[in-house]
Amino acid sequence: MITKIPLQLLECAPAPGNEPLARTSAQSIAELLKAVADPTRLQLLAMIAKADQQEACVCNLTEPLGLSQPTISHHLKKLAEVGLISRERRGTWIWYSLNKERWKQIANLFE
Amino acid sequence: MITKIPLQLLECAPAPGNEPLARTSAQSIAELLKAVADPTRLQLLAMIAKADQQEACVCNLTEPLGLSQPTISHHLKKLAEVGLISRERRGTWIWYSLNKERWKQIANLFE
DNA sequence: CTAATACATAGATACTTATCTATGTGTAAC
DNA sequence: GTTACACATAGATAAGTATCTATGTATTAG
Repeated sequence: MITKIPLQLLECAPAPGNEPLARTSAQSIAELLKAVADPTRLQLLAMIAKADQQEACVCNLTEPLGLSQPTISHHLKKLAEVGLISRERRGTWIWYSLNKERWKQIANLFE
Repeated sequence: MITKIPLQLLECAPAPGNEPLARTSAQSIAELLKAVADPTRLQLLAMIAKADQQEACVCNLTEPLGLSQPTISHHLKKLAEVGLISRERRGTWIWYSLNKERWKQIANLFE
C-alpha cells in the first residue's frame, strides 16, 4: 500500500455514529447474558426445556450434573434473578419452569 | 393440596429426557456467550456494528469508552478468540470487523 | 538509520464467582 | 409434638477476570 499522505490524520478520525451503547443498557444486557454464559446453567436450562411441561424440581436437576444441591440452587437463583425461569412451590418441592418470553428476548438481541 | 400418598416417591423420580446437555457442548457455548456477556464488549460490538462498513480501528474504539488502550485490546482479543470479530492490518492500524455468521449463531441458540 | 505512531503483550491487583460444607427454613408424614 | 425430606442461605475458598501501568512489536515518516 503506497501513500504520500500521513494516514494517521486522514483515516483515523472518529466516525459519526460511533457513540457507544449506553453503559446502563450494556450493563443490564450483560447481566442477562452472564446468567446464560455458564456451562452448568446452560445444562440446567436444557434439562428444564426438555422436561415434561418444561418444568423440573431441584431433585431432578441435581444428580445428573454431579454437583451439590446448594450449587444447583445457586445457579437456579441466578437464572431466576434475570427472569429466565420461575419458581413455584408444590408441597415440599420447588418447580422451576422456563420463561419463554425472556428466552426470546436474548434471541432478539442477536438478530 | 390434599394427598394421601407420599409425594416424594410418586413425583420425584427422574423424568425421561433429562439427560444433561453434554458438558463439552455446554462449555463451548458458554465460552461464546461469556465473550458477549460483558458491558464493555457489548459496547464495542455495538460501535463496530454501527460504524461504516461495520469495521473500526482500535483508535476509534478506545476514547469513547473511557478505558485504556490495552484494556480495549484485551476485550477485542476476547471477541476475536470466539470468532465474533476479525482482525485485519492496514498499514499501522488494525481494523476489526463483525463476523455476522457467528453473531447469528448466538441468535439460533435462543430460538 | 531514528523517531513517531498504533496496537499487543506481560505482570500486578482488585473484584467477581463457582464450588463446597454447614446450617436454616418450610412442608409433609406420623 | 417429632422426624424426615426438599430446598435455600451463609460463609469460606479457590479460580477466573477486568483493569491498570510498563514494555514490546510492527509499520510509517523523515
